Amino acid sequence: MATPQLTKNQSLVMGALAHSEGPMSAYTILDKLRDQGFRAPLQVYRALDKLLEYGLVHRLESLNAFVACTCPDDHEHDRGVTAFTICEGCGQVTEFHDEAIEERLSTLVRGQNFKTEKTTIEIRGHCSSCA
Amino acid sequence: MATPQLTKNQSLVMGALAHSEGPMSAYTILDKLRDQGFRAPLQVYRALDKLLEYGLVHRLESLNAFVACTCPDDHEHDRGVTAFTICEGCGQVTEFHDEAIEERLSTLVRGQNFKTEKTTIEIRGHCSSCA
DNA sequence: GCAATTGATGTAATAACATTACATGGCAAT
DNA sequence: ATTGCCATGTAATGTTATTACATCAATTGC
Repeated sequence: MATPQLTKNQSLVMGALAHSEGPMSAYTILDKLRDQGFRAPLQVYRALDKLLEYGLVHRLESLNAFVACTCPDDHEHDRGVTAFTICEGCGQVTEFHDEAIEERLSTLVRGQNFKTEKTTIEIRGHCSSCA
Repeated sequence: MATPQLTKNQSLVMGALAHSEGPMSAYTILDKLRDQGFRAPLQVYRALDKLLEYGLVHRLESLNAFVACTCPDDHEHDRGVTAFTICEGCGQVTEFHDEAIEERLSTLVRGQNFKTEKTTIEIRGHCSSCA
């Protein structure tokens, strides 16, 4: 699916995430956008739902937080599995992709006759600066 | 670390999870244990913290829920990465381990000079029965 | 024996994250 | 102009997790 033009709220949330150093919770985003007229969590969650759907944003399950996708290229075709390292020290999040892992997981779940819809890979630890 | 004798609350929580079909949220566990004297979430969370530490229980980040570990053998030595398939249809959770993925992830994060402490792999989708 | 320490527990309150329900407004297609 | 669709606004509520503080029991060292 081609990414459609973002609505006002979607653009504001996308902008907040894109300019952020690291991940933000929905409520942190809400606070950042109070000055632009945001009043309720739902405004943020609705925008996030769409941005997730378009692949412009990722949800970090282990943090209950969201980050802008850092893929340089287009988000339109399926990017396969996305994985993250998350530093407990500085909060830095690094997104990466790997075909080998993708294929290995694919093989393993096929053995269960399991049909994958979404894969979460999150590695918590310490980055080189915070070791 | 050897698993110590479980306390009363830890045993009750462990029992609830072990006898459950699938994952349970902390509050669901609380409700199950009201008759045994549980009154507050903290009683559950404290027990879960210890059970997670001992490796007897896993936390499913994408569900905010907990499952008993299904490894048949001892939990005492490091089991490496644990991964799960989670069926959206029936809620069934299957735990699995794979050395190849472990090694590949290890290689990838070493390239970032990242020191892994905990790895989360959760695959949401549909199991063979619910496809 | 007995203070000091440690770890488990109990209770209440609150914080943090997410959704449901319902009403409104804009805009395109017919 | 009516209909349908989608984005939005607002309030209330539901769900998950933590902080703060008090108590109790077992152990250790003196």
